Amino acid sequence: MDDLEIRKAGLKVTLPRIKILELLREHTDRHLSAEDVYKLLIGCESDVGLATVYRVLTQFESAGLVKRHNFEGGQSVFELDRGGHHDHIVCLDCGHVEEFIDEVIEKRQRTIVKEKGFALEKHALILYAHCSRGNCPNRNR
Amino acid sequence: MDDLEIRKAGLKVTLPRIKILELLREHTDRHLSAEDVYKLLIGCESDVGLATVYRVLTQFESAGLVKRHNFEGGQSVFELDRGGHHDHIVCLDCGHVEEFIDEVIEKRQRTIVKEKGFALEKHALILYAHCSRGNCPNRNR
DNA sequence: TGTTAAATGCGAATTCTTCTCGTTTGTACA
DNA sequence: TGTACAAACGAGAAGAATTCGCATTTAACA
Repeated sequence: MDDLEIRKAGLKVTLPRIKILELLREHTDRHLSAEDVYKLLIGCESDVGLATVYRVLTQFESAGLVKRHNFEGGQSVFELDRGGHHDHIVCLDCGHVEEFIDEVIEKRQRTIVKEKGFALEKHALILYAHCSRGNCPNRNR
Repeated sequence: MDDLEIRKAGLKVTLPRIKILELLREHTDRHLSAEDVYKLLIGCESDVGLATVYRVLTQFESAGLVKRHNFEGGQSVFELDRGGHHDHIVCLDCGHVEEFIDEVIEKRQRTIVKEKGFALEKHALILYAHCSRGNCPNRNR
């Protein structure tokens, strides 16, 4: 149940929070922007303000429930954090997101950083590509 | 000379453009935001407007003279494009930027994308780390 | 069920970036 | 070398994404 995760994060279990978590669970193929979440909420009775959406997403991020990514396009997008790091392939046409993790790349990164005398904190690897799904072409995100 | 590159890009050779190109040449250790460029220009007599800085940087980008990156922090940063792709290590403390290119990683990326049935267009790999330069700690960008 | 701190919604404020428009300035060509 | 004209400029308004401030509502827990 959603309640538990929110409670575990030390947050009150409120309708906006439950709804937002629910939405993120339903949309795993395409990461959602705050605006996206807001619009989806409007479309389903719940009357949640945009400021609340931003607030909740940011809190969820701090709590480790969601991850924020800065793909191209200026606005942040969010995805459920189901633990475990992964990188992304993003379709430039339809916004479809595919996850992947590659140990060869991960290892090389650590090596490179160490060689340069840095201490790796985190990384962002995004492959921008064109996917080949039937419903894709031109459905510009 | 700066003039040539600007001219070759099909742009008029104006003072703002010359100055901005000059600045980018002088700051290769740390990518500059439009704001950074604007402030540096103020600090050296030239009276260039912020709008012009954005305009010129965007034009330079289209012309292939500079590259725009979206590191963390919300604002775009720019670097001279000396041809040849590379990825970045960014110091979270001082903003220092180190470039690198790793063929192992490049190759793996192509393989992964192909396996998933995508056509790779471009990618962004940024390693966020802590550097160990003397003047670094806490000089929060 | 009442109290209280936390959360919400709204609109105003910020921040980064782009646009508009009247003025200035390279550039080509006489 | 002067002139005409499109291109470029500066300043401030406008726009997009995000955050803030505050009065009101609500979940939590006694």
